[in-house]
Amino acid sequence: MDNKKLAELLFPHIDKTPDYYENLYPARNLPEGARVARFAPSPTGYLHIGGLFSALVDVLTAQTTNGVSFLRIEDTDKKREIDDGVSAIIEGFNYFGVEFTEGVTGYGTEKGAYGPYTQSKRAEIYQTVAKSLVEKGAAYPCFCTADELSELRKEQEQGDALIWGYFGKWAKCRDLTYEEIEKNIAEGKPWVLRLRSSGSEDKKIVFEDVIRGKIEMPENIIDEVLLKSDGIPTYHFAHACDDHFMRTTHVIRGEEWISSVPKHIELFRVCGYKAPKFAHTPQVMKIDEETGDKRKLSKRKDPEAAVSYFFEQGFPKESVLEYLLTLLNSNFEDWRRANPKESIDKFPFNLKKMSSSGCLFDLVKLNDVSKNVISVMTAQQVYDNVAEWAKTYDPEFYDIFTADPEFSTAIVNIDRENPKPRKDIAKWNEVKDYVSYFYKSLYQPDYTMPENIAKEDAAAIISKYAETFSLADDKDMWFAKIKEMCEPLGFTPNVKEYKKNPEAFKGHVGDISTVIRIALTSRKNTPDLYSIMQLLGEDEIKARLNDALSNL
RNA sequence: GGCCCGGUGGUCAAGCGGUUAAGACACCGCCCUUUCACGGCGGUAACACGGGUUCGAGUCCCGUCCGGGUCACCA
Repeated sequence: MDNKKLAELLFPHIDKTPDYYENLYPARNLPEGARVARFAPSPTGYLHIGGLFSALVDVLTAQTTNGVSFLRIEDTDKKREIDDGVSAIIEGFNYFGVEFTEGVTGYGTEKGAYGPYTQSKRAEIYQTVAKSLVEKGAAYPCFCTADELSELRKEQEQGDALIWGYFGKWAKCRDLTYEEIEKNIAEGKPWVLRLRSSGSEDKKIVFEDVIRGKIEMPENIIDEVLLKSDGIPTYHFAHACDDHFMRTTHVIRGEEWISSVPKHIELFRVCGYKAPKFAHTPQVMKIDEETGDKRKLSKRKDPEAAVSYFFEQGFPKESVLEYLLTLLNSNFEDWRRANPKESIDKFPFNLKKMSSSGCLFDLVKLNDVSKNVISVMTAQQVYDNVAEWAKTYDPEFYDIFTADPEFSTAIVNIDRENPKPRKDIAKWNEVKDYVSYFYKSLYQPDYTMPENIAKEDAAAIISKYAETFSLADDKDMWFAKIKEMCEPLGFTPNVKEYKKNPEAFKGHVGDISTVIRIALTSRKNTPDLYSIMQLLGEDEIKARLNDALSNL
């Protein structure tokens, strides 16, 4: 068969050769050891946590080697694509401050010299390569219909074939003559372009996965589809072309791709390209509530897989990023302890240190990480973050919280500047409840006292306190006065003494404080009461004490 | 089913032939303490199983089991 003639028949409109693109996209001029990595999602839905996880690996890999990371949109499946898929991905990355050095930056915009970075805009490149493959006899058109293919599949499943797919004797179109092809095309029959695989079932290919080490697999023997009937490439073919011409050095992707590596290696070889290094990352898993089994996080079933879940809950982006880093490289936590204030892109991320087993996404751990992150923020940062979050997710609270910024900032500043700041906020949606007793419109008095305190005693404590407290007192003075109240009321200022001999007293100074705390805030637990009172102000304190007295 | 990846406490994990098998989260106890947090100290808890190799195995090899992935004109 005259392959040249066939190529012309199949791709009459292609007048370039692959060499044209070799010159257009020259080898990158990067320092020794620099890595080029890419994140290549398809715009089929929102950005999810597994995607963020994976993208982080790309960005960090590039960053730590002075290399390049880019975002490529793989929109070759128009059936599954959703309208604002690209913006959803970009917005997700923007929220987390994840920045690629090249690639798609928004709807219809991009940066970098190796573009276009959207596969649907690269049709000519794929077709040029495809044409050259036909010329080499390495690819052929296939006219099998969907029905024929499923028929073939059925036969294989029922038979004792160990390998399924379009190959060997099953590959009906593999040896069509030029005349047959020409006739089919003249009749307008749709066709796909298939690889003429030269692999052999009993030969092995070996490759070195950067994360997992040596992996050995049987060679690919399937005549994989390269171009679909609409001329758009499949993932496999686009991957080979793009990662070659974009000069990717490290293909970092989820472990679900391991099984197609033989295909990819054959493709790179057939095209005459040097194969990149592969790094297959573990998948992020979760425990299925129903079955109790560990399974891959799914976009469809798990709302917390969507990155938007973290926006809504009000996890600071830094928290999510830090948590992901602990999953990525387990020495991250040590590094963080040694460098508490350092920005995370200073972290010496190491691809090789990645674990190869799938990890559970642990919201409890995220909470802990987040509390730490928030505890080192300034009051101003907390205020800004809460305001920003509330603006979209709790507008009613936004109005209340931002009505007096100074007041609100002071509230979140309580105990914040201590050497050991409180760690009681993990996400912004907790703040409303945390501060609610400061705002009249949110405050719902409830003076239920602990069972060990008699009503009369509570009343006595509150009225005595109302008489003696003064906002002008400093903290020591304030507390000294509370201690003075104890004995006349039958309590002891000394907790140890009480523990030694509980029968001798009605309670201790802690109980007195609790009564005052409840009268003032309707809560048994709060941050420093003295600071709270300073913010509440004299009038409000008096009003609340009176209210408590008459509603006990 | 074929092929592939994985399997150290409840979770994330160190470990690269010799360790009392780290650490973090969670949980429990104690201390500190006017509450709650914070902090400090301590505790419960693990090498999936069976065979080898070796003086010695969580570490190397084989098998079994379990979990995951993949076998599309989806990525």
